[in-house]
Amino acid sequence: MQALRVALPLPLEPMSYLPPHTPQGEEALEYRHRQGPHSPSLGRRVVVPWRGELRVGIVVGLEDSAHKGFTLRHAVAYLEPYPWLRPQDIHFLEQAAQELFAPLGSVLADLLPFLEPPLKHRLRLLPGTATSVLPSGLESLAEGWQEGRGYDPKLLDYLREGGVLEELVEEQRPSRQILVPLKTPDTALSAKGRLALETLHALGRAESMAALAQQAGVSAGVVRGLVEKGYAAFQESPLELPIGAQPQAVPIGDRPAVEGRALEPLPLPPEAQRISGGRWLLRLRALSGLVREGPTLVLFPEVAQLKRCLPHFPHALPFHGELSPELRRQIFHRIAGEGLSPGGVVLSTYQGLLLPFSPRRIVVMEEGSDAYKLSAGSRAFIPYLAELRAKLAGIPYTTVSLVSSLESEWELRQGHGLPLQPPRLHLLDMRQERGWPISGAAVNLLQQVAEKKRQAVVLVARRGYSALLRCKHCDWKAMCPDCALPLRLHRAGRAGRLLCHQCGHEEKAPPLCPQCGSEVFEPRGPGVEWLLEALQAAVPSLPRYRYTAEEKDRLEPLLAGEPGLLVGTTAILRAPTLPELALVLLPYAEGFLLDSDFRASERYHRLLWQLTELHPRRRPLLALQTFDPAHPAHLSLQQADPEGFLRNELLLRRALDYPPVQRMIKLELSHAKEPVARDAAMELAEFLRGRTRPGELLGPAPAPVPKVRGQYVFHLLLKGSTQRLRELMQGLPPARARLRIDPDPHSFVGLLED
DNA sequence: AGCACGCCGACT
DNA sequence: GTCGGCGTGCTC
Repeated sequence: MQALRVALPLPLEPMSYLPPHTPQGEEALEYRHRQGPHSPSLGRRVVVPWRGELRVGIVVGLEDSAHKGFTLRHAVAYLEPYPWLRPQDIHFLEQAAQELFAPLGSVLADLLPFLEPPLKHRLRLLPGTATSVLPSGLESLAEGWQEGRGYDPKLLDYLREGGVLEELVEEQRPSRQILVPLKTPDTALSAKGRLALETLHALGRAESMAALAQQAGVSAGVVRGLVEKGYAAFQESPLELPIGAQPQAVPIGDRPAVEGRALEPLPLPPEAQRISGGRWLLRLRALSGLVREGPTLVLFPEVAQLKRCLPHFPHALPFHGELSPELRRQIFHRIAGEGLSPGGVVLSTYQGLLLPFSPRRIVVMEEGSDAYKLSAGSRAFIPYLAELRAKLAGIPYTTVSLVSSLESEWELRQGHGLPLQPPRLHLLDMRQERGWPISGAAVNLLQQVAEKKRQAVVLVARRGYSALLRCKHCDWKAMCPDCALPLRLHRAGRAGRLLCHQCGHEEKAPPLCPQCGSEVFEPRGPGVEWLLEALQAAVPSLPRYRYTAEEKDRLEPLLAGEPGLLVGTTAILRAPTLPELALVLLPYAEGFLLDSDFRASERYHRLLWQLTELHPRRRPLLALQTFDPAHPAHLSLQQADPEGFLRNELLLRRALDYPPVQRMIKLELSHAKEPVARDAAMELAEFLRGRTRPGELLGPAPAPVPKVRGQYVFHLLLKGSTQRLRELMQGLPPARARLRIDPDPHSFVGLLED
């Protein structure tokens, strides 16, 4: 008998099930005739029993059930008659899992986190079944169809396995209630009621009674009255696709189609694969040129960037994690079931990679962004997957970035540089300047901003007050008890708290040094709070606004153009544009370079260039307080030559055989007991040494932060081609400590999440 | 991933 | 003597 291989959104390989008992229905047969001869179940969502409960997976293959040494269970039902994934999508999924050294289900869970809908579940005892077999609590099942909710899943599974349960499972389709007018206003209505009803007529509909009341400027009671008297009523309405939806706010300086002026497409040489440089709007014009050629999948590293782009592509379909899961499923239904073709463009985050349509090109925006590296699950680096999908589909893969990444066949892909001007850069050599953390020279710059009533961004690498707290007399440092990391000081002085940014450990800052009793502490490494304090003293006339991922002040006055300072971490890159931005100051530029990581320099370089684009049209002065003015990244800005920086960087990577010359895999072994983690790492290294050539295996070594959240961490690194790494990873013995695999690691600090 | 099963330390 | 820690194994 034929069995289904079902991938569940779990870190597992697919499981086998027998097809559902219930017939697949006329629709499915009809669908098959329409679609051609492929299997009617491949790629479909299917509900299966899983550990006594019901889960939703995707049929990714078919096999002969006789191969299994045990009795397979039956799937319960398909969720729809058409496949969510086509054979080529499934093939891509399988290849991706291989590349990532991850189970198929892990990749599925990452790319389709909205796969499993709430289920509508009805069931009854198979007619003719002796009711005496019913366990207590299930008697009502003999009386006919029942809602599945409320029954003990384990007991139900017992009946299911016994083959006496009949089940109907379907997706709980989203529906929302909208308020629509039924009658025109008449004299029986009060003035307020009339106003509310007229407003409803004008709007056509309202999301809720409260929303209409607010719109019309009447109380909720007035609207309730309209409904009670039959002037208006709630009506079920399907979710609507966001195609063509106009975002309300248009970013500063952008001139999108909303204003009636479409972005003028920039012609590009047809062979260009790696487009870089230019300014944001110029790159958007380049993108506009690319998407004109036909259906295109455009990937963004972050939703914030996608949304900034959206107003310029009013006919594009946005697809990202801020859309509700219902809406994302709806989009899949429309594309997979109804053959809706997102005609032109899909602008998406990584979740759009499995959309079952056939773009003629895949474009990855800002392919060097760290946001493309998923931090949990399969830990995929999305541009690799995009490139893989393009390769399998035989379509062009194009990147459009301010600064290219060294990854993904950098040298092999035909580059096309857009014109780039040297940004206005001012290097403050802190070996010579006086004043910390704001030098006298920086104070002068800030005072000019104040005088001209302009705005400035002050960017630091750390939130909190300082990166560490040290005793001035002995060498005592506040350390986290659970991590090999210094505690960060939050709020200076009496109220000071010490926090670990890795594990969240928190304690009071000690009044005296625990080691020598001294009262004098020295904070090191300025953070946002320290800067807020120093700026208050240096330029009291400029109001300060804090902006970090955790704490955002309201920016209305700044957005209205009033003078002020935006002080924060790199979260500022996602903040709205400051209209009067004149200065971007980094008081401690090296703070962004401290990661012990071979990519730190490339990352710093990209950050500096990104900062030159904080305003889409203006050219604010970029001032860096640095101890290393001759850093190659600074040179790249002065000479407007990021490609030169990358070429140089590539030479270094080549000398060390680092990516992109070779791929890398990090094996992370962790355990609460240090020797256990160490031995496990040694053991694994021993095994690998037997099959590697010199240079392919690095380590084992304690991780750069050797203890995180009470776990001791050891690393092993493998370097090689994809093919070679696959050979090396084959048949890895089980480790005696927790083993986590990071394909193409981007960070070496901290413990891998899951 | 989640969950059950199974074997060694501090305690009502 | 038990409760519970987490290390190991399994899920079709």
